[in-house]
Amino acid sequence: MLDLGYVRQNLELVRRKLNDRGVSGLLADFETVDNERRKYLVEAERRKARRNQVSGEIAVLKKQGGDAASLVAEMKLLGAEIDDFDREAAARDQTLRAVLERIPNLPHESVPVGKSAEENVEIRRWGEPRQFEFEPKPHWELGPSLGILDFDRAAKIAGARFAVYAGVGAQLERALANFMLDVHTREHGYTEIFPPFIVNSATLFGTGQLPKFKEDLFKLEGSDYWLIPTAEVPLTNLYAGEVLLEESLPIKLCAWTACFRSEAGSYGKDTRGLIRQHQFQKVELVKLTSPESSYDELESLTRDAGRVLELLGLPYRVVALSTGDLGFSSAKTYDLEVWLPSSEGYREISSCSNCEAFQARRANIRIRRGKGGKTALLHTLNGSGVAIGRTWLAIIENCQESDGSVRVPEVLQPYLGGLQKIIPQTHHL
RNA sequence: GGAGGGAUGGGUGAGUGGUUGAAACCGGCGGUCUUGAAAACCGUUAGCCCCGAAAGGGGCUCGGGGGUUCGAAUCCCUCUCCCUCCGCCA
Repeated sequence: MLDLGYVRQNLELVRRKLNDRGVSGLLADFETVDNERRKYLVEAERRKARRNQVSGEIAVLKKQGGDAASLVAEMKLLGAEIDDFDREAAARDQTLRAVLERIPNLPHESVPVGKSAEENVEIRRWGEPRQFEFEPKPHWELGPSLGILDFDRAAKIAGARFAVYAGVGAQLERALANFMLDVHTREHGYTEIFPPFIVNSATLFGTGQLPKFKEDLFKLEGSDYWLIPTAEVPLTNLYAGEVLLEESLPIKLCAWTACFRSEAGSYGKDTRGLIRQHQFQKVELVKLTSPESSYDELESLTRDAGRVLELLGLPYRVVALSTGDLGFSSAKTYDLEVWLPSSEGYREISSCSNCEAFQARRANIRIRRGKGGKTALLHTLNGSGVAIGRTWLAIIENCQESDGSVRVPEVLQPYLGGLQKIIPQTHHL
């Protein structure tokens, strides 16, 4: 959420920046409503001041045994006026809030201006896509033929966009989770958290998923419980409503969770394989930082995520999202894209964002700064470190051999009991 | 699921209709003292919103929402969360 005062004072700048994001019209009657709101507020507050003053006089009068009847009568009338003005002001206030809550974050000045993902800018590459001396298979063929992945039975018990991992397939999923958590906690200094996978709507408001994107979420019937679409939601909101000491920053958290997304509106997109699922697992990185350091922290967070892919030997590139491709809460985002032979291209496997104070304002997360002890909003960042399902399939595809087996990256072997090669499984799947 | 008890500022915790935005203590900050520190003592210390160029003034906020009243931290309704006991349960 943007600051009301900031929007008021920088209306044209805000409009222009939103326009860069492809958003327009949201602030059409902002000025009118804002002025009306203040007009009614002033009228109400002037009368409240009078009422407070007279209430004191009534108290004194009564204590002295005097007659306050005429004053009480006057206050009764005044009270009715206050109600009227309060109602008018509140209506405008609600309108403004509704607008503010739905305005996306403003892009940072370093974000490339563009309409869509087409205008994202490649920042760097790591690794060389492998040249296959045979026709590589996509993971949705390799997985089932190895007996480690089953979409048909998943569809039977749940539906489309679900997967069942079996045997070494299930173990690989678990190995990746442990491996990634170990890298981030032991090498990068993140604190491991295991949060609830279910949160309430206030929490989803805090990180910006609500109220605008509820159709992307799964809601539990008859409750205010929602399945988390990413661990960013519980992790960032861990400190909602709190005032933290500035010395305690940066706070660096990581968590392995399942993530649940309705994927409404993605019909026909990535229907094959593991790329787009209703449930997937992810290790998430979240940082709470001072406003001054958040862009440095974004760089290191992006490197922390990339390190996972480098250790696994998976070629990837980093792209800076253009203004038109930015997520709702983000001021700047780097995507990590891993090389996938089945796509003959790079596909998103991590998204690292600096949300500046956008989420902190919604969730009311502050720090106490300096000696005077003034509070200020901190900055929040998040990034996948990284998506496990997509890593799973990237390994299957990139490390496949001509005989249909898959070479296990060295760093993962200790997590798989020393397994070096995945060969067709003989269990019942 | 049943019965009861709670929620107050950065923290602990007083306060049951009228100068209480809130005692006291702890913590923080500034100062006195000290070579320095500690101790002691003195002072200071909530957030948001509105008017104003500023100085300053005003409003709102005691878990959330609604109500009673001239006036609510205090009374009523409701929701949420926490605690205790009983029941059930991985």
